[in-house]
Amino acid sequence: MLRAAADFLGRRPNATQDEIAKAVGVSRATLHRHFAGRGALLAALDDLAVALLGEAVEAADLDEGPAAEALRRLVAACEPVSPYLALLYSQSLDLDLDREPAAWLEIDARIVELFRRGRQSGEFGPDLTPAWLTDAFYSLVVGAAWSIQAGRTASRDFTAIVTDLMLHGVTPRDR
Amino acid sequence: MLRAAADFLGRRPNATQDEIAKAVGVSRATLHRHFAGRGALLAALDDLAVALLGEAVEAADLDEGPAAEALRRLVAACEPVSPYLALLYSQSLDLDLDREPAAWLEIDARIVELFRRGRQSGEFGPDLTPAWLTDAFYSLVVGAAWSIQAGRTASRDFTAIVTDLMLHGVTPRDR
DNA sequence: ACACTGTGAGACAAAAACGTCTCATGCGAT
DNA sequence: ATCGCATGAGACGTTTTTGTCTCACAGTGT
Repeated sequence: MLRAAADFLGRRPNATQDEIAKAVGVSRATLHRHFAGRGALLAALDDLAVALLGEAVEAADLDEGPAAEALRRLVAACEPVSPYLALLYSQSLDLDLDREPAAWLEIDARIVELFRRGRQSGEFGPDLTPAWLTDAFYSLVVGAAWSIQAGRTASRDFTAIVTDLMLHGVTPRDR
Repeated sequence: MLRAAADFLGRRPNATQDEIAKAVGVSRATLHRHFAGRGALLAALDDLAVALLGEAVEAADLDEGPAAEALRRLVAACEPVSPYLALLYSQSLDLDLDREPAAWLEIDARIVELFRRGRQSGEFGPDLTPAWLTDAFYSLVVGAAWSIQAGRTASRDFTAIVTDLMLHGVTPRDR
């Protein structure tokens, strides 16, 4: 139920409870029986989004092996939770980093650290900051989810398109 | 007035008319005098967003010179309108491409064409589709605007960070 | 057959947001 | 000094959305 709600709200941030209920496939009364109000629903979605993102980050073993491989694992792990990331984005791009839940800041810090260690080891270049790369990562994951949902990209390509773009950009690699 | 409204709504898609009016620096009554209702305000913002994006695309001369240089010009031209792009994104990621205004489809087609000609000329690799690269471009422009607004990135770096990431990714280039 | 649980539908009250209106104020032009 | 215009503030009506409640129904377990 929360998955369907996240999918829908990620695309329709202003949806009413009635619209969300229809999208999820239950009545508004039933939605209310499960979540004590719109605020409770949104809080549950946020919590789930952060929890699932945390699990994805954990599963990706960001500290292991080459940074490029870790990034690829991270992108793959984030594919199933990309609707939740889109939800986090669409509900409020007005993030106040000082007021975010600790779990989110922990996730963010670990991804920043991945880019930092890649840069330090020389695998990644010195020109782009870890903070920007982390934000770019979020943007591309959400953008890829959107592109797939819009039918402009095949869903099987998710991991490759995000990882290849982040690693190499559009310029062809020498072979 | 519309600029401030777009800035605010890009970050707070659910904002009320009262909140928008405060953010813009006028009273709700005055907002109403300028725009006949919430629907009219949102329509005006959408129209302005598409118009400004169209001007940016026009100014970038996407058909001239190397595709990489055209991309750099495009990113630079889009910096001032990135809040509007963020607004288009946040108001409805539920885009129905068949129902978009012709102006938007024209803009989208021209950016897709830039990536297509870059791929065809060999400047850009064959692995990433022009459609995905166009969506990635939108995502990174919005993500960069957000990163800057959040204070995680310096605003003077906007063009460089988006362009460098799209062209080369994080992998260091041989010098 | 009966009891229990969860649900949908719809009615209704409450709250939130929107739209409209009036009045006072400030500013600029004459 | 006066006039016209735009605005803010706040009141008030309207609409939308939310929250609550009741009743009927279906499914499941005993």
